[in-house]
Amino acid sequence: MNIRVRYAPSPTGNQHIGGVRTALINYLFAKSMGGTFILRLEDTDRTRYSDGYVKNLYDTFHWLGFYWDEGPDIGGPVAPYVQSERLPLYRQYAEQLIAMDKAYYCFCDEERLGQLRKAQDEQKSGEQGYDRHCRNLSRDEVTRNLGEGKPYVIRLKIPLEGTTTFADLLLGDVEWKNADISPDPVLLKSDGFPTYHLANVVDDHLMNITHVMRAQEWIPSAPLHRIMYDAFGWEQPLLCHLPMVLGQDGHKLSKRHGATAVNEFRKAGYLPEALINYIAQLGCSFEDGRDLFTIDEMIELFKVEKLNKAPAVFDYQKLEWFNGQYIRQKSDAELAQLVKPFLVDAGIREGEDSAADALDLQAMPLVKERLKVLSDAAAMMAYLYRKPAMPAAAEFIPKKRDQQTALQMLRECLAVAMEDLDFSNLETMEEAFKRHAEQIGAKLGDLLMPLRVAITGARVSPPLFESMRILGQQETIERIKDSIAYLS
RNA sequence: GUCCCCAUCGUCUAGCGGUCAGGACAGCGGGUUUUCAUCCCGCCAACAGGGGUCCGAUUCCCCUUGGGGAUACCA
Repeated sequence: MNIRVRYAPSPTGNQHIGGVRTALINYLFAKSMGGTFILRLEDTDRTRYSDGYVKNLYDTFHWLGFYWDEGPDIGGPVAPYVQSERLPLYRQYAEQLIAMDKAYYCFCDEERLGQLRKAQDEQKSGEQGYDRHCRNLSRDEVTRNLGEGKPYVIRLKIPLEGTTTFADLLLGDVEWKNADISPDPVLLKSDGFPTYHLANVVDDHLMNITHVMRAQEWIPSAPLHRIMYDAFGWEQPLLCHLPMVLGQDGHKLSKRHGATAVNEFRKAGYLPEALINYIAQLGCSFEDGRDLFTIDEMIELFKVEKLNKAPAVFDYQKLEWFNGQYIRQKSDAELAQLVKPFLVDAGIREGEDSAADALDLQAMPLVKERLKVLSDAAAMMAYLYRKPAMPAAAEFIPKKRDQQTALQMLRECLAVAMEDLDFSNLETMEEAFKRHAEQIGAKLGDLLMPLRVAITGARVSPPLFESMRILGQQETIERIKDSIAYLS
């Protein structure tokens, strides 16, 4: 069997962790089985739709680096892949259901529905959902209403009794009492657009989708879809409900937990490899004893049986760790390229500047193992581009010493820096300072802390001697002199 | 409220009847070191509870509890 799976997002928001996780699992499953991964745009909600979200979708996946085999932008054998371009289809199938007495016209307006809901809320234990008011309208009444041009929706007739069962790859068979299924959900809205329920069933069938992998929040609509497949006489794709992704508080991951949109992580300086690697392991495991996987390795190792049923909490700290791992795997040249836009954004350098490119390349070894996210580079590297602002005098003072000592140490450092030192040679530079510390009977740390602050503007910084090598002798001397003047 | 799904360290997870319950992140302690970080070593830390089944349950079944999800002309 040729496996065909789809990711079917609705362009009503930016791509977020949960959606991308679903897409990734679908992708891994398809590729591990030699199957096809399809993108379908479910743009049937016209009130929340925006072009910007479609653009965000494409941007996000280009950036992430895994892509669909068929989709709106690249076409495919069952095009179109955008639901708004398939409109006549849905009406046709909705009407077919009516003809089969599996669906019906409903003329209830929002006002009546609103009152109904309100009444239900008040009498807490009572019925929930639509009261099936129009389910048994006479044929005449329907014809009259239609003739008058009354707005209507088409609703699915859920059987009042009996049960419906669907098969889930992960959960096994799940049985529902029909009485517990959402009472007669809308299939075709009054604006002529289908709801998710109708469109997803029609398209999954027409697009020959074999497996539907989606989050567990969709479980309650599975039996309802099953009823439609049965009505049409179609085979239902095999379902696989994925565990949900939760925030630290145990609720569905959302904005209030922090960044959730992929572009936010991108802007914060996360690497796609890290995001993909981390996200894939939410509710899924690959192999014991290893944490880092390329996407190809994940394809190789992916097994449905290794999916988890329980929801997973999204851990920002662990993602950060993955990011650090991938940053450290980069070559200096690669990392310099990655960091560049963040430096430009921070106003530290221009985009077109070969001298700056060279400086960045030199600086990468100093920051590589210190970066958690790429955006950290801006604050970390600023002192290499320009003299840092003078920190408070106290910053210069080594532990358990005073300002006089700091000043003295700086003078000693200045003397060393002004010697005939080879600033391109780390070892001799380091040796010179060590020797000098011994000569004057000072602790190396006491000698170097004021120097570090003079050079980098902070007590915590990238390596000192490497920094001085990049800055050069003249700049080093200037910064020491400035600090001496400042402290005097 | 009702229905459905779920349940191993704080978090992500390994485990598919017999294990000192393993790994990773975080935390803590130590080492390397001119700061920070990286790296290395160590420590802390879990089978929700109660019944069964079985010679033997983390593992299989049931109940309780807990958590989550769904109850829209949103997906």
